Formats: sequence, structure tokens, C-alpha cells
Amino acid sequence: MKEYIAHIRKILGKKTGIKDLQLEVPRELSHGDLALPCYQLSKEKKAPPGKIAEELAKEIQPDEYIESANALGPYLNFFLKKDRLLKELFSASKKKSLLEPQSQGTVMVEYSSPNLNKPMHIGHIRNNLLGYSISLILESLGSKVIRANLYNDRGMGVSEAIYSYLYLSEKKEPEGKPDHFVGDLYVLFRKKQKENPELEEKAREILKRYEQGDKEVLEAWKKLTQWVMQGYEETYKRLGSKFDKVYWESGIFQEGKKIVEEGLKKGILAKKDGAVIAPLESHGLPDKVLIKSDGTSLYITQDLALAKKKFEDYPLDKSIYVVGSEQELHFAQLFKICELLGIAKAEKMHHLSYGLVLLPEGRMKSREGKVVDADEFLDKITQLASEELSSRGIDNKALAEKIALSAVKFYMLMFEPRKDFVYSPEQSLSFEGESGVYVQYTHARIQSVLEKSGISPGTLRPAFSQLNTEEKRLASLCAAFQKTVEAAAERHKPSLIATYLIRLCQEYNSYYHTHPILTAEKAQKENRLALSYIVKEAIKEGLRMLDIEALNRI
RNA sequence: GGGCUCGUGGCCUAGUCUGGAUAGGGCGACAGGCUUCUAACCUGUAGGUCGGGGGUUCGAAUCCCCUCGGGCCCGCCA
Repeated sequence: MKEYIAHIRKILGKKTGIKDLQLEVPRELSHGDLALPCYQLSKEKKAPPGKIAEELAKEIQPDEYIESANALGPYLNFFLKKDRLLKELFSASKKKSLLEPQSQGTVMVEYSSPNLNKPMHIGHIRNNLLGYSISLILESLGSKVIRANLYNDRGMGVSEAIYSYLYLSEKKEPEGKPDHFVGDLYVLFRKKQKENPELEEKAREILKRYEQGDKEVLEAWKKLTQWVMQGYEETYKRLGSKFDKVYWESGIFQEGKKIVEEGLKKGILAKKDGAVIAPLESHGLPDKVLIKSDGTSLYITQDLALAKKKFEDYPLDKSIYVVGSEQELHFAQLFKICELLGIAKAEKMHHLSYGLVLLPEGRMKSREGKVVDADEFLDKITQLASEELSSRGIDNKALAEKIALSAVKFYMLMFEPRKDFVYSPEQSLSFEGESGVYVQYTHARIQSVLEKSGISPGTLRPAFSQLNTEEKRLASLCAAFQKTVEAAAERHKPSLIATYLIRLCQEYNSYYHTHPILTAEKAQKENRLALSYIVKEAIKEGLRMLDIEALNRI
């Protein structure tokens, strides 16, 4: 596609004397593959845009890349040679990937990063899916990606669960999924704390004892965090989340204090009311406390150490943090402090911020246990998929799970990351319309036709001649795949891939209903099978970047 | 008090960065389509002027200002 754009620009440069004219991709496929809006030219040439478009259209001759160019209102629309385009796509689709990689250096994507004091809820699911998807997208365009997870295994949340375990509960061993056991302890603490506010102070003591190396606390700490991680392992496995590198807050918070002390010595940081702060007001941000007046560290203390460690551990060109939008200020401050302390330039760090998953009655509240639990949620969707399958006379538990995960992943990724969305249990997720299942259905349907043809794609030699309008439209859409993925990577938006897939499937399904494939005459049949194959591969690869396994049968 | 963000037909949503061709979809509603490659599909109808106002521009859902409404955040939680 890039060479097509370059080619057209070159021709237009010669005709108009202006280099690098911006070409647009028309939203409406019937308008063409590329368009030149003539408003700018209109200004420079002092002629109406419609007239300019018309005159240019006359001058442009079909060639090896261009099928035709014509004026429509103020636009000069180009139709590319679809046979050439499709041949390129077809040969690419038979290889590893439809995508042309572009080297993008080394990127770390930190995501998930849970507190080890409770099980995950659907907000965590969104985080995990977003982080993993963006890593797949960057990777597919050639970046080396390190997926990192930070286990927050200390701090108040964990301390509260420990206190609860040691002093508020009698049950000393988990029953059922162990992360839920710990989560119950945490909620128990919050409940008691409401009646008895002094407990807050007790939890603080636990944190201090932990930092001083108190044996009883350390033992409990070890047990509880192990239990939570055991539970997470199951949930991660089910979701498909993978990590190349794991960091522990407990392993780096001391280092954080050292960094703060050094900054203090250099006069970059300051003491105030017994606490250490980073003065940021001159940078347009509120000051930030880095060490509490009681000497204990904060979330940001270890975040500084971690930020530094990441750049020491890997030659990173970019360090991405997948964290909810409520922490935007926190990360703006962190990045600025890192820059001031010489850890890394702020532009090398990026906060991939995403909106909350809300309940119909409002925000989820972990502290009160008012959350939609991740495991229960997945079970419920799987149950729905299972029922849907049985209504079709199919009893296949594994397939139900795959369909459920397709639906969940697609649903969570199809919205723009920055948007909040409401999860309502009554409405649940859809298996039809704009959904992951719709895309899966289209994929399976194509696979089925290809199988029934009895011809392996490798032996097809399509000429792609005599394509009709619908086939040309599909070709244009397939050719837009590369640009879509590039945009998704640049803007950190897997949603662009999801919406592209919906559009591609709509276009294909519509085509499918009006164009018989298996009964078509030979040349046409080859064209249609090959075109279907390209679409199928684009779907497969697109789904892959959303971490959804394309199904051959559903 | 300050900062950020969202507001598109009954409901959900794309497009907003980089202003342009009649604002795309989906759900729901209504009317159709399975002796034919998977009907979890397809076709058609009704329904929006993009929260409100002003400005910039040949041109604004998109940029700027004001305003209303929702959400989030503002030194010792994470």
C-alpha cells in the first residue's frame, strides 16, 4: 500500500508542482481507495476545488498501480489496480503474516500489577487484556516487547489482610481458590475497621513490623501472598496473560528510599513537615510526598526504583504503564520526577490510561467487597455460551469456554481505552451483532467453505481479473489492514483493530450472501476462494492481536 | 477552589489526535429471507445535526472560549 501512495504522490507532485500532498482514505469504499481533497490546491491555484479535481482527473493515466482516477465534487479519487493489490495480499497471506514489520526498538509493557491482597475483578480483566493486546500489536510490527508485571506484595492493603489473618479470623487455611480466601480476610478487616477505626493504626503497625523484619508478620506475609499468587496463576492462565519479567515491590522499595535520599542530597528533593517531597509546582504539577514522616515509603517510592530498574535491566526505547485513568496525575508526577532525577526522559515513558469498568449502581468498591469477581464473571459468560451451544444441540465445554473468552476479550477491547464502560449483569455480553462471536462466526464460515472446496490455498493460482464491485471493495478493505494495525500501535488502541474486524466481517458476510463461491465457474471460483482466504487470514491475524484464537468451527 | 476526562437517534458505540464528500455501525422495533457454500447470518423501513451557546474557517461532531451534566484526580492510600 505504501508504494501505491508514494507512486501517486510522485505523479501528483509532477502535475501540481507540490510535493507530499496529503492523501486520505475515503470512508466510503465506493469513492475509491485513496483521495486527494482539492481544497488546499484551490487556495494556491485560485480556482474552485471541483474544477481542479476535474482537470487533474483528465491528466492522470492508468498505469501499473492506478486503475483509474476520477473527480467527485472537490475530490480526486483514485482506484488502485486490485489484481495487483490482491496478488500481493494473497502471497503475503500464505506466508507468516499479512503485516510488513517496521522495527520499533525495545518496549516494556507493564500491566496487571495487582495488589496481592484480594482476587481480581473485572477491572483487572480489562487491564490484563489491554496490556497483553498492546504488547501483541507492538510485537507484530517488529518491536521487541517485554511484558512485565509488578506484584504489589506490601503496603497497606496487604498489611490489612495480614492483620485480619493474625488477629481477626480463626480459619488459618484457605478453602477453595486461595486468592478468594485472602480477599475475604481483607474485606473482613475493612468491615471491622468501620466499627473500630483504631484498626487502621494496627495495620500501620503491621507494615512497620514488616519493614523491621518481624518474624510473625513475615511468615504470615509469605503465606498470604503465596495464596493470592496461586489463585492468580489460574486466572492468568484462563485469560491468557503472560509475563516475561516479574518485579516485586518488596524487592525494590528499599532501593526507592536510596534514590530519594540521593535526590535529597542533590537538592532536587526537599524535606517538609518531616516528610520528603518532590517540589513540582514550578513544573505545573502539585508537589508529591515521596517518604512519609514516619519514614515508611509510599507507592511512588518503589515506583521510582522500579522505573530506574527497568531501564537498567533492558535497553528500553519506551516504557509503557497500563494503569487506570484515576492515576493520571500520579504518573505525570512520576515521569517528571524521573526526569529531574536523571532516571529517564519523560518522553520515553507512557501511561496507557484506561477508563473504569463501572457497575450500574456506580463504581466498584474493593474495600466493601462490592466488585464483580473475575473468576465468577468468566464462569458466568462460559455458562451463557454453553447454553447457547446446547440450544443448537452442541455439548462442548471447551468450545463454550473459547467462545466465552472471544466474547469477553472482544467486548473489553472494542471500546476506546479511555472510555469508562458500564457492565450490567442483566444485559451481559452479546454473542451477536458487533461482537467477538460475530467475527469468529465469519472466520469459521470461511474456513468451512475453503474446506468444502477441497482445494488447498497453496495450489490456487488466482488471476484476480474481472473482479466485480463488491470484490474490489473487499480488496480495498483488506489492503487497509496494515495501516489499521500501525494506527493501533501508535495510538495504543486495540479498539481500532476490533472495529476494523467488524467492518471487514460485515463486508464479507454481505458479499457471501450474494456471491456463490463453490458453484462459480473456474476462474471466478479461484478468485473467490483466494479472496476469502485473504479475508480469513486478516481476521485470524487481527483476532490474534486481541489475543483471541480464531476458531475453525463454531 | 484547581486540573483531567466523557456527553453522538430509546440503549450501546465509531469518527475527534491530523477540520472537508449525504455523521458510520450494533442492540431494540417493524417488514422480509434457510430444498442452495454455517440463519450466532443477510436485506429493507422508521429513528440522530453530534449536551447548550458563542468564536475561528470557504468548511466544525472534530480547533478555541463560555456554559450545563456525568466520572476521575488534587503532599504523607494504592
